[in-house]
Amino acid sequence: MEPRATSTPRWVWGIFVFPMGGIMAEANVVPYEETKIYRIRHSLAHVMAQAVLEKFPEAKLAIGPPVDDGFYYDFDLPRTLTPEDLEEIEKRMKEIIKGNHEFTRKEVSAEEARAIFSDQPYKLELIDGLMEPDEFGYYIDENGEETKEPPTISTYTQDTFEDLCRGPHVEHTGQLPRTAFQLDRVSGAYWRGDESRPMLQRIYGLAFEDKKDLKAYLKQREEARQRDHRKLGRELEIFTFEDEVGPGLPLWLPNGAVMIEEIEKLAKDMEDRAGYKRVKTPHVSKEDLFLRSGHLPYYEESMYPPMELEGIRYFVKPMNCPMHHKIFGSRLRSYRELPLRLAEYGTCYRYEQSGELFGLMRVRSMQMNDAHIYLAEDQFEQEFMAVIQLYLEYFRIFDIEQYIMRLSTHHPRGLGKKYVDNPELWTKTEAMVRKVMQENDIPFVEVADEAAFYGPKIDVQVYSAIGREFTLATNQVDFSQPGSFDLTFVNSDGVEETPLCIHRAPLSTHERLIGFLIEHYAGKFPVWLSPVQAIMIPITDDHIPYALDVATRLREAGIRVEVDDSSERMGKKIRTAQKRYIPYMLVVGDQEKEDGTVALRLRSGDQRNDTPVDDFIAEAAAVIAERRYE
RNA sequence: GCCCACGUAGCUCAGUCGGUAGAGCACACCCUUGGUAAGGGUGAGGUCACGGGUUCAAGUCCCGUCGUGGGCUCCA
Repeated sequence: MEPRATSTPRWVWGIFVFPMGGIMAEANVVPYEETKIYRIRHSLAHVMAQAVLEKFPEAKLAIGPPVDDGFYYDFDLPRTLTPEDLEEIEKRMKEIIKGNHEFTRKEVSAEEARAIFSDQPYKLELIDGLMEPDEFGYYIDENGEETKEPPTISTYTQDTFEDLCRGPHVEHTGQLPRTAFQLDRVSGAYWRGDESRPMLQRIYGLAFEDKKDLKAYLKQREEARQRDHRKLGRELEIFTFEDEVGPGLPLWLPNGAVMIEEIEKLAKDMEDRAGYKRVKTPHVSKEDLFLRSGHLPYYEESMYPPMELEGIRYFVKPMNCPMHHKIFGSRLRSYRELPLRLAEYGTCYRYEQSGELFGLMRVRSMQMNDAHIYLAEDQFEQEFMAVIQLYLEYFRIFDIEQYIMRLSTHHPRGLGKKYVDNPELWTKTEAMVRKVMQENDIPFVEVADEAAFYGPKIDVQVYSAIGREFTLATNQVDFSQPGSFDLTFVNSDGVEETPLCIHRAPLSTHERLIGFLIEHYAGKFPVWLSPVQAIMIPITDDHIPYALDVATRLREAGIRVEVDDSSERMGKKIRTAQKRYIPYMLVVGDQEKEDGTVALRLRSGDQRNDTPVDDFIAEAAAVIAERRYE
């Protein structure tokens, strides 16, 4: 088997997760907050803040927590930081560390804290958050996290620097590794993550327990960049972006189109077996549809603006659901038809903010592996699980082992804004999903304030090569739209009932899935998904006719094959094919021509000479048909 | 959208103090007909992202626009 994306365990939201039987599970280990590396990173953030404050005495400090690979601290500074500033700050940090300054903790009252930080407006705001719960009963701690318990206010001091902080820290700066950290980059970040608040400057530092861990991390990061789908996508001619077309609007090249077609074939196979029916719907519709669906009130900022013709406003669809709802409602439905599963690879358009675009992973035009399942409430558990099982089957096919299922719930503060205003149904449907997941032993993490506007969902979170987190697949409950669309079915008592709806997209969008797969397989796709599956490499021009002959037989067997008839020598042809990660290289010369064989070279470098053409075809066809990874 | 950085040939990148552009790969043609990761030669290819400005002179300095990237916000 070829090497693929490494499956290293990692910290996510304070829990330690790792691949286990295809599912990320919570390990029985100490929480991040209690580890040595957490204290080191947290303490380094304080040391950095001291260095920054010495350099800019008028600096206003925000927050500075540890993260996955180090720490950051946000500052309001009189001017923009330069790379030279970072070097200087890092140098000063090393001096501070050498001083062996003790970290001392002090519990203080709110009044004392306000006095200590009287010239630090952000700290004063944090103290307010620690003291007084908001309207929903949450206190906000100094890392911006919500908590129900009123926290104890404490400060930590090292050398000349005192910071509002609950800790923990190392005992003294001498315990900080001077050679295992480095300031990494500076970026902008809104105060409190709120785009209406001031933009601060965030300095990120990398930090590990010792130097070799830092070096290993930097090396791994460099290797990850080699796997970046934006780089490989260009080199392997899968997609392109063109300025005149527009940002976030990918053009699929022939190789990418092959992959799309193979994925759709897979989806169709799976959905046929799972009882889905395929539908097709238009890309645009009248405004009325999206008013009724709730997209215009809740989602308009992500939609392309309307176009008006003959006094009627039309929108390009950001989701397929309203169209599918209209199909459900196009005639009277019986309970005998449920669950009714309508599937479509629908093309949607979302006006994502320009800064949010990211290669293929975040685009403005997308083809979704969408389906809407209409069902009675008592069918919910079974159907929701069937969808989860479908996900797991897909992940098995794609060798996806590193992911997290996330139950995304609403937050009371978003009711009537981000979320449909019906607290009872939120609570009820969230409990339903939680119960299904627990009863079926599917590990998940629960995160508030991440739901869709119409209901809770299970999101499957994955990571791009450079470590950015994305929702790949999603399985959503909708308790709102069926009612808005007056969707009903006649139950066994002859009474009309409103169905529930499940929105599901296990294969995400073509864009995000292929972007992810490029990185996941590092360009070495399974044979069935490879744009070119085999390449004929004639040793001299004399062997081209035989190569063409073999290619024809492969093509008749459904294998995508090319013939390299360039005037290069064989070594060069192999090198070129190797760089394209073509699974099968078939070298043919006098020997093979005479025997009716090929010299088979795999992209792993494995070599199988004298393979009869029929044997190769039989084997390759089986690998392709079974979608095996070889 | 916001903060910061970047934009030179299809790709990866040089280009000094401001003096009107270079390499490798890829591509085309010719020679070479070779047994498992780069054969040789010749050639074509650039309004230095776009638009202004400063200057005798701008790839180089300044401003704006567009695009890309690192983040923030947001998300399939």
